[in-house]
Amino acid sequence: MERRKEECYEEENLDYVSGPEPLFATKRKKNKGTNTRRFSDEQISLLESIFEADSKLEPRRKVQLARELGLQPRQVAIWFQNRRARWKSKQMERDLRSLREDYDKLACRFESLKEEKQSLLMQLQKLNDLVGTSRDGAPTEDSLMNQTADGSSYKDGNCETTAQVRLEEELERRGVIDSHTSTDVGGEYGDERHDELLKIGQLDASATPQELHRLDSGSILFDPSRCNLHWLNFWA
DNA sequence: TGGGACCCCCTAGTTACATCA
DNA sequence: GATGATGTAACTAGGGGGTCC
Repeated sequence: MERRKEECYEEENLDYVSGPEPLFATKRKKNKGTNTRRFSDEQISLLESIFEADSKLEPRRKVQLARELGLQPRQVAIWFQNRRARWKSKQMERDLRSLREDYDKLACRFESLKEEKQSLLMQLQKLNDLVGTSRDGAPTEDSLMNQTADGSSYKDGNCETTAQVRLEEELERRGVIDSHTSTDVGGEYGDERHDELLKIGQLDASATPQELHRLDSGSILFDPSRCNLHWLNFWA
């Protein structure tokens, strides 16, 4: 390690800060008895205004500023070093506060999504119960699927579309589904609905935000326009 | 052209002192 | 007046980049 001028001064127990125009005491022991003097308001004010414009000093500017302030260039350099350290410390506090706020918002959002998920699961359970109880007396989905409009039964399920409509009508009559959202009869999303429902079944209340986001980001589960009868068919 | 010496500057952490509640 | 907390000028250690020989 190279020896700096300051170290040479320190070995002689001299205050290297003291130059041709010493501001403070000229000679002193290292640290012990340091003549620590706060800079004046005018000095601080000028230093602050320059720091605001640029947190680092050109060597020439440093000498010029030191002359203006009646300080040693090293004092100006040290002030800027300390000022940068203070700024960084404050900045870290600000960043920490900002991150904490973001975290709180996310945690809040997570809780609300968790509640929404629970609510949806309860709705699903109700739908399942309704479909299940319809087997006791009321026409079941199977029976609806196997009946024609005039009451005769389908032997081989060839009239699937008609049966589908009738099932929708039956569920609509019970207030289970909204007819405006049950237009997708083609089975386009059948497989993915099934997958999504399987996912729902696998997730519990301890699901992580990432897991919820994975489901949500597909825009399938919570998209009302795609909430159709096939969605129910796979659950039943 | 590589390398050592020197200088200057930086950051991060520490020390000593002044100030204030 | 004593004392602990806080702010800050000055310091140390370690490292990087530039220049000179």
